[in-house]
Amino acid sequence: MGTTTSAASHAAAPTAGGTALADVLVPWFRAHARDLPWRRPGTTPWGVLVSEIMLQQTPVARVEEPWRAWLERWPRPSAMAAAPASDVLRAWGKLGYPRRALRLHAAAQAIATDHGDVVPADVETLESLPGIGTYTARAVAAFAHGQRVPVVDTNVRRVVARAVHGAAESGAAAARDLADVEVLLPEDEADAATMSAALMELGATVCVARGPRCADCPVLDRCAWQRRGRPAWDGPVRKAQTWAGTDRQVRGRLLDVLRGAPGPVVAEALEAAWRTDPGQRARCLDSLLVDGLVEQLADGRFALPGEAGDVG
DNA sequence: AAGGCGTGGCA
DNA sequence: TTGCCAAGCCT
Repeated sequence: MGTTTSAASHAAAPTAGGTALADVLVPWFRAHARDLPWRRPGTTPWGVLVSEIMLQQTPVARVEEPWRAWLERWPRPSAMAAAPASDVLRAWGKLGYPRRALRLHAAAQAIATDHGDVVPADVETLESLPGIGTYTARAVAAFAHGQRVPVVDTNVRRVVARAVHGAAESGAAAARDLADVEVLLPEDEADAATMSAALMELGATVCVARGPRCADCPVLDRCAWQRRGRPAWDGPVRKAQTWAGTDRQVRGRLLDVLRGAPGPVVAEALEAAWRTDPGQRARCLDSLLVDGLVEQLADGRFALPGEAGDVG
């Protein structure tokens, strides 16, 4: 049984023949964590929530500037709730997946009206808000409110797949993932949140998807994948996402026209955005209307939601 | 429960 | 160049 002199002396049971993963990763994180703006002292739970939404499927480097601008413009949920959705979508710019912006706007309205303008700390309550799922709810609970809950994203699943299960990749997300990570968390609340951040950081900077930098890994000597000789992934290969000519590309073009315009636009302006296939263009415009990302006015023109002052 | 949903950087 | 990928969510 390995006793330890680290701060995480009440960590989860050590693995056979060594200290717990947290005893290594928590100090490693304190020494090597990137200085990201939403990690700085004084970041509010609202700031953490905004960062988590922006970071969904989006690289850190692209999020830093928009995040700063958003928190300055809308420092509290009620501030964003008071803005029209069109302002939020324009501020979202080209971050991608604009439904995230729409859902964040709706979440801000729910927080402002139902939760006293305070970002909830309870995982279940967080998960009830639009755009907040399994990962984001726990990330906010842990990083904004210091709770001891497993935070499992793609980085954490990859680190656990390798270090614990000895597999090159993690495969599809499973219900088991939360329990897998929970047992790795130290008992201490603050240390547990740091451990979650450390697992994510390790996956983002060292134990990366392609070309892992094992020589720099703080847990190399206890990595099951390493121990097994780093076998190649033998599970199902994930399908490559297509792009050129897809509805996603067309929707992006249409929305880009509306973001760039000062107000409502005529139908011809949208037709010019995609002449390749008028049928596809019409179908995509319809799907944007269904999603609430676009509105059609009584005069036939199209606009971002709330732009004409008909909402909120 | 697979598949749809933006965008841009990098190897 | 082209394919892969980056702190998911929703249906």
